[in-house]
Amino acid sequence: MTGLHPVKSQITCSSCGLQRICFPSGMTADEVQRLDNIISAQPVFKKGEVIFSAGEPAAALYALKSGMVKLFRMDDQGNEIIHTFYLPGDIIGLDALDQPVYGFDAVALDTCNLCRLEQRDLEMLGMQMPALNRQVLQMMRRELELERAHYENMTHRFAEQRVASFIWSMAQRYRERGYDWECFRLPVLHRDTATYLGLTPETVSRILKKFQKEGVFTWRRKYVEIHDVPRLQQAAGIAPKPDQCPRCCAAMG
Amino acid sequence: MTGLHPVKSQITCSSCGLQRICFPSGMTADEVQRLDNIISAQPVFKKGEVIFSAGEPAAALYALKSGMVKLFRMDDQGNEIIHTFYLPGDIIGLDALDQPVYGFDAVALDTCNLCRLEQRDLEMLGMQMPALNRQVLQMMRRELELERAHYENMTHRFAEQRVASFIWSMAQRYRERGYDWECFRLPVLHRDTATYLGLTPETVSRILKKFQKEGVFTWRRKYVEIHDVPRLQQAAGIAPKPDQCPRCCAAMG
DNA sequence: CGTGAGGTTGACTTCGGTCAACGTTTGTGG
DNA sequence: CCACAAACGTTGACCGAAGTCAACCTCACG
Repeated sequence: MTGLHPVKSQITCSSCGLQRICFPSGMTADEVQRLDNIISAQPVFKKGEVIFSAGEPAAALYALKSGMVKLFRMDDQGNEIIHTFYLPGDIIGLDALDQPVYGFDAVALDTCNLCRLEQRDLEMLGMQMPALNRQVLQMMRRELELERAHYENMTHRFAEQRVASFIWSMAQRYRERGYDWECFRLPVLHRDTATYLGLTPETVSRILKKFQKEGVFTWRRKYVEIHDVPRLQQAAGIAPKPDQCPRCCAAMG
Repeated sequence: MTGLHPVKSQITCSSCGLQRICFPSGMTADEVQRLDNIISAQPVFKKGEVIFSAGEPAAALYALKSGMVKLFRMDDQGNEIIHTFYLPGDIIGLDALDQPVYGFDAVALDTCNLCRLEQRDLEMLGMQMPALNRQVLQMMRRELELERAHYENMTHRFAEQRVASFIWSMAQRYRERGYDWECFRLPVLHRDTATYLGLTPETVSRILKKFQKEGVFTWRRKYVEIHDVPRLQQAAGIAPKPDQCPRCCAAMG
């Protein structure tokens, strides 16, 4: 957390994910101030509330300050297809940039604090700060990379690996953000987990029980506790590579 | 071909996919000329040749003028995971923009004509033509949307629907580009199709045989011929017919 | 407390993978 | 231009991972 930001101030959004767009490009204090003046709306959504939904005019981006959000759309039979879960620090709605309407539904999984940034303001900012455009492109690229990783996970692995991999990637994302990653809150229904992983709740339930029995990790009452990191990595099919994660690190600057 | 382009000249790349980035924003003749001066490299790759591979420095974008390209990477067991097939008019390598190295392998499926555009030249162009940046972002967004559609197709549908949907989407992409879409060349191995669809060659073979027997379409010796559009759409889940899909009926109840 | 959404468990089913054997194309060198 | 090998594709018998169905549990919340 410390030393990452060229400018530190008591501004509105110093803790929200928009800094991930703006700070890496080295904003001046003046630019930060301008950004803060623009990001005035800081809505709060409670569990189950809709942030935006597919088909409505795509007006804004949201930076998630706290809480968790799922992004999904309905298939032709009315089933949810969940594409992503967003964690604090993530930007929501990037894929609707320059689009007439949103393509997905975004729903709060628990109480969420957000920052709202109008698309037209972002566009304005982009003209004043060319480096910002590159950052937006990078975030988009990262979103594509995450989706591809998820796709690979879903299509070329067994159910058990998918579940292990899901827990592992959540832990990693919390770690990247400086939170405790061996014991963290995960306010996702098992049913949503199943949907996200292309499985049924029954299968997820059976697999979670197995991991618990084997002492790898537990997930009870919204809390995940990892007990055996190597076994979890192995179950998730993480290559026994020595140290770092090339892509993520590059993306974060 | 006709009437599509605001500027028509005997320039190098009037037929390559870079126009999809540039023309929609309304380039002037001067700008087109500048673009053409930059895009001088027009390499040809033969079947099986590597355009770029994961890990090597990401230097350029490629616009596919003719032929077909697959984008993939290896999983930890050395299996290919195919993410996309590129058709004439597509831009390849967008996801490596501003990245140190490519994240995927791109291989020619048959003889391919490409235009090569250095990343640093694109960056330069972007500074001179701000609208270009927006176009790049749009192409990226489109790539994300395609990946998500593919993900949905893979994870929430039966093998038969996946195959039908694959053929249908290929037909649509040819149609968009103004080619014959009811009878087209598809130089993709059945094995690669299986990999792309998360299936085995045996399963693909059985399903193709079934579609052929039912007179929906044939795919023999690199050529696809669609005989019954409504049935194909239905099989692909484009135009859902309740009476033909037992599971859906139950679900819709 | 009672109620209902969410979670668990077991018996059974099935889609699609695996294995093995056999056709059919394709491409290369004589 | 043919011969032959290697790559690609097809077919059938069998199997197993995960879905389905149904019953039951348990926990949060009014």
